[in-house]
Amino acid sequence: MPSIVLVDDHSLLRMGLASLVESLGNTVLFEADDGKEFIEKLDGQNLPDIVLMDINMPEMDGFQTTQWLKQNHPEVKVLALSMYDNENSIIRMLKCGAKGYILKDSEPAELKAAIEAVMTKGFYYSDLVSGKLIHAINKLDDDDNGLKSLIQLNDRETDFLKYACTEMTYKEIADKMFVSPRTIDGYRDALFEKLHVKTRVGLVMYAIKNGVVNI
Amino acid sequence: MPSIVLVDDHSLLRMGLASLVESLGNTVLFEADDGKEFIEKLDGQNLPDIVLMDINMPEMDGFQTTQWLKQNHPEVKVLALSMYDNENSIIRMLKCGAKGYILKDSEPAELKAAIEAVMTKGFYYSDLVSGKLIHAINKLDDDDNGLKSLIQLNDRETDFLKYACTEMTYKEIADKMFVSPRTIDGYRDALFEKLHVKTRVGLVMYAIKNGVVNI
DNA sequence: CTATCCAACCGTGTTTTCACCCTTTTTCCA
DNA sequence: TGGAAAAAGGGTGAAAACACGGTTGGATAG
Repeated sequence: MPSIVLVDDHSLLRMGLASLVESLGNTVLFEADDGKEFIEKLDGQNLPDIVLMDINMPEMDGFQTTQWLKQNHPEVKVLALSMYDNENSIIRMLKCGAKGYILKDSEPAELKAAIEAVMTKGFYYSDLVSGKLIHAINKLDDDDNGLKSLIQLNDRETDFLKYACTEMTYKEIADKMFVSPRTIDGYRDALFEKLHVKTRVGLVMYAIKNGVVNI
Repeated sequence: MPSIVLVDDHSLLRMGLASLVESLGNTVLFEADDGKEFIEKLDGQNLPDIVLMDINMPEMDGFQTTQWLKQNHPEVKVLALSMYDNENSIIRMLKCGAKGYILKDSEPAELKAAIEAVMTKGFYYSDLVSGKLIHAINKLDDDDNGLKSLIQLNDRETDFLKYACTEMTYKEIADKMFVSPRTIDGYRDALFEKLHVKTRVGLVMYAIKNGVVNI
């Protein structure tokens, strides 16, 4: 009987998921609101088989938490749970060590299948995940620059991206971040390139789809 | 034993919610992905006591569906279920006839309380809802223009708002919508005023928070 | 030691966005 | 059916956003 831990900040979804997971014949060890609380509740003795991990969370997000698990308890398998099917989120999450990736609007049958697959085979790669991976591989050929196209933002860029989702002008953002407006220009241009967008609206849409800002 | 119907496009959340709702001692009559499917499944004979209704759905959203219920089956009580605590969504939903409004990240205890309140008193107004209502009332005084501050967009404005969430320039949007760029200017300025924003980023954030665009 | 990489910074010029104030056409209703 | 209100189109100028090419200073590796 697989033991499972749920990590998600939406408590109705989480508790509902708990009932569902139990009705599928699993044990729910405990639940947590975010990565921070999850790590606090982990006593190191009573480790679950699987963690159903949301990606977008307030305190410590799914990427960080999954990475922490990979380093500290690699035998615990993470099944990522997300609202969106961003190619980039999927790849980042798998890179962080997740064994599978399912959407919140998928069928319970898929959740069941994923749990069983992770328990028996150690992983669950749905058609969605495989498809996105194939697509990513093809893109690598296009860019012919190795694995570089995996998008990773540094702290300053992330901060800037958050500010870009407000009604501040770039000048105001520069003041907030204690840098020159020219530097902000640089951040913006770098992000335009990295994220393959052309305008500030593109930045905003990316930030939202990838949970950089909490709406 | 209250009979309940769930309407939400996220099927994991929905099914999980189903388990939870049943564990609270209620019957789940059926579930639906969106308003359209819900209406199709309603046979008119076997009406539920309560509908747990998501707001943002692809086919027919929570506002429309609630309004339809108010006209066709006013005895069925709607409990709105939303990701966000927008003042405007809350007020619109209540105006459409909802008897309560709870967030997806609230505790199961609140869901239980809401269901019980709706069954016994006929409504459930949480502190969140009351607070937002009070705030709205105060705003009415500020604007001293009756109930006008309830935001309603017409079709053209909604279309424009969707385009504003892309990387198109206003000129390109004008072409797409077969109007002059000046007219687009007009739509934009009207929305700036209605939505109390100053920039295109403000428009985008509003559109997303209110489910005008599906991300 | 020096080559080079990177982050921050700078200048200039173009395009887009936004503010403000205006005219014409359509709608609609008292 | 006259007239108010709403929708559409318009002009101008300032501000902001975007493109592009360049400089500086510090870290790091060969």
